[in-house]
Amino acid sequence: MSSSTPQGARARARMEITAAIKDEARRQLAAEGAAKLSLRAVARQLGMVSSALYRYFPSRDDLLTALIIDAYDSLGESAEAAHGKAADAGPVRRWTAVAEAVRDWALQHPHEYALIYGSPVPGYTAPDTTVPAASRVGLLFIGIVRDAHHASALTELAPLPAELRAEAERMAADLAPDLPPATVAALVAAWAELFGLVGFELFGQFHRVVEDREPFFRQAVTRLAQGVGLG
Amino acid sequence: MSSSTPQGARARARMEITAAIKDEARRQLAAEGAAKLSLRAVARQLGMVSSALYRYFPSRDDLLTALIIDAYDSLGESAEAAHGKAADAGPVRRWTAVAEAVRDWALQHPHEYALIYGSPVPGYTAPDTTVPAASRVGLLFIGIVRDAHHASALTELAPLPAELRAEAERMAADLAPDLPPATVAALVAAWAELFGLVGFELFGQFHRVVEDREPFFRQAVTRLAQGVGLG
DNA sequence: GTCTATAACGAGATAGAC
DNA sequence: GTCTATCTCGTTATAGAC
Repeated sequence: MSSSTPQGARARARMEITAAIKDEARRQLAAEGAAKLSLRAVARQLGMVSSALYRYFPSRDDLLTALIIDAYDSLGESAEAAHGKAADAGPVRRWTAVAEAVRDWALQHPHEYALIYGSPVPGYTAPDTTVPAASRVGLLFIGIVRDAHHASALTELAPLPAELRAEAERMAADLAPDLPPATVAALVAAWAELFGLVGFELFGQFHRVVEDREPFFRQAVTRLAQGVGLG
Repeated sequence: MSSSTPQGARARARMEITAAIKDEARRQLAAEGAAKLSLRAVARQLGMVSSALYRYFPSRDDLLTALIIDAYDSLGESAEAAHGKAADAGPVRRWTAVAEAVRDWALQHPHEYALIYGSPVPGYTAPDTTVPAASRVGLLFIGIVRDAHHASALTELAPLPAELRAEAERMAADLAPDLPPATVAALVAAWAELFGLVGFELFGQFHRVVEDREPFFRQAVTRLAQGVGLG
């Protein structure tokens, strides 16, 4: 507390070590998977002793949570950047720009993708602090559809079956009160379906089924956009 | 070879022990995840010694492969049974029957679902022997669309973009030469998208987003069916 | 031939004493 | 923070029971 420089240096050192821990943890994620992520191994690789890590992350689960939030944020940032570049284009172009950014990010960060959209890690449940980062891609899609709606560029969807009406209205009230419930329901479905396409490619289900995946993906997400009433 | 009974008894014992090993392995799968599946722990739980397991599975990976094939077959059987019950119905009804069977099976077997459709197990790559079992659900969908096509009950889809034409023709030649390439491409996409819906529900992405999931899913898969030209 | 048990390897994780 | 003793793991070689 005597001068500001040591404090700043201290804070910077803390951030640097925190970053080094997460980098090493991501390396282990790629090599062994999230289930085997071990604070001890991270510490060993960094030349630290395991107990020292607890000053940065109070538990293995907290480290996992930080990695998950980082992954969602990295994906969200990529998607937002791609969306920004297409901001002046039509809604379908904006939609596919975000979708392709998601796919590109997933192909470049397969292990982090597996961490956030793959099988849950046994014994770990994500806290609510992951929600804002996890929502970023979805919010982009909502924004695109909302803009189209306010520009009267949205195709009206078929009326909802009675059994879904209440739930669709609840979802709309929660996510986008200015959009028709049928549109919101279709949007949430398209959101999940997009990650089905990405996951199948990444996790090997398209092996020997889809070879030329980029045009296949582009066409599929274009049709997803049409399914929610765009274009 | 002296009499048939001892041979039958031996074979039966072998099958029973094989089944017991897989059952115990599935229990571990649920508790610890596929990455931590351990031959020794399985043997211990069964009161055997670890080396004895090698009479039944030549390696840990072979045990994993057996579990994967079993899971695909269990899912495929459920889907085929549901499809059989809807055999007389229209194509959309048959489609949703299969899709709902997939979802039901996934909800009842979450860990086996994670094994086959979740993140890949680090250090393991599935051999080609898993392909037939893995194809069963897809083949059902192809059959449904093919029947609709031959009954002239298929809506024609929009023409394919030029960049996708060659790949769609290749996929069609591989999977269903009697179907239009655009339909095959849409079918493969819908197949992946279906598992996106199921995976999002199972892996927690719908947490606080979709609450009443059954009607939501039904509506979504109905729209997937329409997307490939059914109904 | 078919199976199980013992023992061991090399590697890695872990708990506790210091 | 370090060291050590003791665990785990997959896998193999070998010996013997049925």
